[in-house]
Amino acid sequence: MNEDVKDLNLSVVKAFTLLDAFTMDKQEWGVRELALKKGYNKSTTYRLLNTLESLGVLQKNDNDKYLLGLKLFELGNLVAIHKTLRKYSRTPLENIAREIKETVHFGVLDKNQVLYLNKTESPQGLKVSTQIGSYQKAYCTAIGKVLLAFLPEQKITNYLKAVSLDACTANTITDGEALQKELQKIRAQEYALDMEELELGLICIAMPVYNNKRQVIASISVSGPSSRFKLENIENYISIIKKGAQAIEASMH
Amino acid sequence: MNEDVKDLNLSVVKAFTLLDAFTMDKQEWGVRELALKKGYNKSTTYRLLNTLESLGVLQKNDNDKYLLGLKLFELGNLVAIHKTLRKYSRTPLENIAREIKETVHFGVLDKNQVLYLNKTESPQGLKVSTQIGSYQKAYCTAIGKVLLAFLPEQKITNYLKAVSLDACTANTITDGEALQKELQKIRAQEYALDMEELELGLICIAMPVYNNKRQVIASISVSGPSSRFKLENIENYISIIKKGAQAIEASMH
DNA sequence: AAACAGTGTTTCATATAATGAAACGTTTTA
DNA sequence: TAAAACGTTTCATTATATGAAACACTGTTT
Repeated sequence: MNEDVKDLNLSVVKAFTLLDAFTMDKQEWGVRELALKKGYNKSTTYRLLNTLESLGVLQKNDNDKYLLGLKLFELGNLVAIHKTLRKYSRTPLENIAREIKETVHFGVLDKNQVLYLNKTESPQGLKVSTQIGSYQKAYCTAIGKVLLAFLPEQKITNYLKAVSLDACTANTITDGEALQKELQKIRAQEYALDMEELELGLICIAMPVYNNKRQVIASISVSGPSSRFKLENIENYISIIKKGAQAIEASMH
Repeated sequence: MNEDVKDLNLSVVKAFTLLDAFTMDKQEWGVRELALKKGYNKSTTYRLLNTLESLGVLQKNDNDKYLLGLKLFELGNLVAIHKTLRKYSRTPLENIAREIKETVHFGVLDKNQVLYLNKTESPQGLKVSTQIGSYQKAYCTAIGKVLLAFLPEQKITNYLKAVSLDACTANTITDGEALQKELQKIRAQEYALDMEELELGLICIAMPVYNNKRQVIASISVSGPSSRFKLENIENYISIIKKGAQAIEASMH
């Protein structure tokens, strides 16, 4: 909305603002409700949606409601950045999931958040389910803490300045200095734990993935309910995840 | 450009027209070259690209060139339609690829073309490689012919009216009546062959995937070089593909 | 060292094209 | 039957996208 007054094309901004309303939780929108939600005029909204539909960016449901269209699927699959990472992470993630039988995630840091690039879901009924392409807070997830830990010091400082460490549960680290200490520990042990810091009952363990210059470029995490996730298994989990990380690293060299 | 004069928002149309220039073959664009390519004014192009960048739809390279951005990755992963199909096709496709050791594709019909929703690549060096989310002609691919064959008769007629059957190789079926006969044969035998009709040296075999109303909603194909693809194996391939198709069907019920 | 060709970027007067209140035509609900 | 919801169209208004030209910068060529 209130951008840097950078001479942007307002129609295009509006169009993508409308698209942002389409989420996992609300996949369909009618003209009026979307106009109301975004505070745009009915006519404007109608014409923008109409335009987006004619481009294949949206498509109409049976109910005359709009849905995200296949043009976005097409464009999304062309996004070059991280594409290689996604491709090479697939098999290793599946191997980890097969051994540990919990949901495995693969992500990178983008705009101070964790961006999930890939996943393999646990075969069990009770499991974590995250949307590929979605973002999550970095400071209270195992995967995010790994990615933060191996950032250059200046960038960690910037992160702490930019982000407010809100509590998600009673376990969330909400103090900057405490987080710094935690990151230091993670660098030393080369893995991170999330002990119900994002969500009660949810425990994760994450490890870094390196490029050939030994920079951390991504992270793998395993997530499961606290009822199944016993601390005595951690050593075992670590060696399995490590193997997966190395497989990804090898395929990129 | 010359749409149905449907009162579209031209800026939005232009924005997506610019995005269409980003393909697998050309992933980066500068302002001037893109303006030239699309016939837009430099300033207009500059501002549109700028707008798209500020939205995360594009991002800048080191060279000041633009690349498709993560916003599109995010949106692409939210496209609901066919998402279920993609999810449930993954494991069966991998099983087929493991047994046959050739590239396996999974697609649907969209706008008179085959839309590739998923794939598993052959482990062998010489292999077919298709872009997920990309489109291909239906009439000269095995997967496309299966999808056409099980369309309602009226829709087949419409297809033949709308599409011109251009020859891709000497084997391409370019005659409407001949294609009708071919589709009839495919319906009877429940599989389609592409005997180098799209590309010389490339042979494919495809079979339908049904929903619980016994309508064909998607198709699986196996593609390989004619040097490896022997006709005496077809019976074997068919039973393997069939098993995969049934696995997908079962998981959707 | 100077001129040149290539970028991306900014300016500003102009006219095009997006805008929104209101009216319209359907369908769904009361 | 009325009312309320929806998507859609109209049309005068003015806000906003436009493009030629100038600008700033970079790397290359003379």
